[in-house]
Amino acid sequence: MATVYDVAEKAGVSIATVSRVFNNNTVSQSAREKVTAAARSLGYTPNLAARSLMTKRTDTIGVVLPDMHGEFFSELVRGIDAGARRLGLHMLVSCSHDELNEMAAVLSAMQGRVDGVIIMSPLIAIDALEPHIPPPLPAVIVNGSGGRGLYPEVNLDNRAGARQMMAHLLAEGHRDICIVSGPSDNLDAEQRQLGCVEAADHSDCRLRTLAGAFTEASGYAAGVELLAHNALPDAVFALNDAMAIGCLCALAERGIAVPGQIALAGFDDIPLAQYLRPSLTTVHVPIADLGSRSLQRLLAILRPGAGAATACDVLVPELVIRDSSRRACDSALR
Amino acid sequence: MATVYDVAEKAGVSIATVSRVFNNNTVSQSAREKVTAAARSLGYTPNLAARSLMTKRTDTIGVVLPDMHGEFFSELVRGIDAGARRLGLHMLVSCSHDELNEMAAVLSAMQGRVDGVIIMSPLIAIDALEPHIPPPLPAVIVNGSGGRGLYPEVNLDNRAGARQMMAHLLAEGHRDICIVSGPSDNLDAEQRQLGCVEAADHSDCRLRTLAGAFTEASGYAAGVELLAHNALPDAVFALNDAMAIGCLCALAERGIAVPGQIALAGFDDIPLAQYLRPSLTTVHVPIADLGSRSLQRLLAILRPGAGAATACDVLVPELVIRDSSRRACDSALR
DNA sequence: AGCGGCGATGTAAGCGCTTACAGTGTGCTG
DNA sequence: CAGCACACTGTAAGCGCTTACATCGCCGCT
Repeated sequence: MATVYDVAEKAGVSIATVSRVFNNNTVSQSAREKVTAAARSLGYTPNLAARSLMTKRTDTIGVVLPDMHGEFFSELVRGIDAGARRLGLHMLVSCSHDELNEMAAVLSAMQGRVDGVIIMSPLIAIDALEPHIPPPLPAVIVNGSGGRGLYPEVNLDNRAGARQMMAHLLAEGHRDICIVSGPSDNLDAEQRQLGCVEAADHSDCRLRTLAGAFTEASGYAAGVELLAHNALPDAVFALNDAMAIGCLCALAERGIAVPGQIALAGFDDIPLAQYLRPSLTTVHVPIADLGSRSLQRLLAILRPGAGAATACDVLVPELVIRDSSRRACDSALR
Repeated sequence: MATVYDVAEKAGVSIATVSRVFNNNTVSQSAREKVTAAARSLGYTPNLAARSLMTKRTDTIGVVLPDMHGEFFSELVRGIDAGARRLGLHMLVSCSHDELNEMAAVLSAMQGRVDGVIIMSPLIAIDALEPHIPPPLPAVIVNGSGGRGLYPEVNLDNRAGARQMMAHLLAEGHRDICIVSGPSDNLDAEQRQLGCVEAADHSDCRLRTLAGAFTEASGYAAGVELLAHNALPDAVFALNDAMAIGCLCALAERGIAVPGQIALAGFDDIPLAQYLRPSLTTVHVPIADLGSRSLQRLLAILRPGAGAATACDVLVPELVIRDSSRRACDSALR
């Protein structure tokens, strides 16, 4: 690998001039040209380790994710990446951390490799996590409700989303609603469930819960269990779309008409929700926005004054009403 | 930030000893303990930039991806990450590069930040890309058919997968088959289509093609177009599952029974393919394997002799027959 | 007692870069 | 024509680390 010395020698200048060329500092036009030519002919690229040893910057941000189901994960990363690339930042990604110790290990391994981190941890309570974030490391927490305020957070208002959906189901006349819950330790799931309970408490509605795990398979299992009972509910609200799909499958297998006999709703609005038969009523979660927003927050720490910090860091999801929850007579179905 | 000097002073040893403790070299038990204690009390973490300046290693591998649809992307990354973490490697991810220049820029920016890269580029022909990979950078190419052999490749045998599906459809008695193709510049799509054509050529089957773009929406559009013609085909083979879902939606809307009136097949076997009604016949693509396999290949370059290079770097997908392609009378459907 | 060998430690060089500081030449002004 | 500002360039220090090499005891051996 060529170094500044090689380039300097070939261009007939000093290493300082070479460095200056690559850092857009004041250099005469002729020197700049000589250096550029020499660098190209030698295939020179600045050694970034050496550079960040001097500058104390890495121009890299870390992204720490749990092991997630596809759609969500990739959308979030896409949202972050889009912003990062525009700013010339790199993205160090680490996933599959359901566990506190592993998370702490990842975080300390990122130390010195990144200028800051974006942490998403729906399974681990933030107040437990915070002590494990190395103090000098700027961090933003995505969708991890309720830290001690040590780190900025960007949250999705899961509760509001769930309440909206419940309001919709109630408005459609459903009074016996069954929730398919998420994993017990998942914060999103918890919030969504809370929203449901709140909404139900303010109504004359009966609310039951079936255990789920945010997977298609668990939704299917919940659907099967539902059918084992005598009395079907009016509506099923699966706390994410994957489970709604699994549940729909179970219902369809037994010939239960959706929404004819039973209404169904999901949460997330994954791309294909609208292509299901019946199309799935759900709550739209702007995942990529969550990513780009958290990057903005992080940048506000890293480059103070480079732009106002976003005022709002709670994103409110939006109800998307499709066929699966409509009153039976409303639309032409199959 | 504490440095080796701080730790050395506090522990009453030299910086070399401190360094040796952190690199598992020969150090007396007592010295090790003193250093560890001092390091902990100072919150010392080795500066990785300085380390890699000396060692010429970054313990990081780069992953360069196109802008992809969710499932595939995250699965691949998961496959890579799983292996990387076991080996103590980090993962620098960059996505959204449909374009050669941008890709070249990303690659050169990764130079010096990573020990090697895994490149996935279904849109860009590898022989066009190869000159843009900085020569000293070890690279493995995933699923980019036909480079000049400069870089190891890990490929998915898309052609074989498509042939298998065609054989299945023919065996089911379908003689008028319609393909919904992928984006015209996508190499996976190209290979899949090629497999179809090959299979059709060896049969008495009529093959038509409808343009698609690997998205649900394009599948839906293809379905609508299909219905605009008088003669429906016996079977529709969408070259990925997302399009199959879109197409299924269009068919269902018009009351066309699948597989009763028309058989349907996809490609990829995304998780929810089995939860559709009818469950979707498709070709299972082991995406995560593709990721971990490519990591293995890369490691074989980076740490020669650390383990035998995998013999085979072509993964053959597997036909998964479900309801959507069965003969109408075969199974109990709705 | 003296010596080779060995394990633990220290010293110092240097990885490739940025940047403070000093130096050089140019074109002004007084 | 001296002197000075100014734009450019070079010299050299040092970022925090690893590691070759030298050093130093210490053990067991002859």
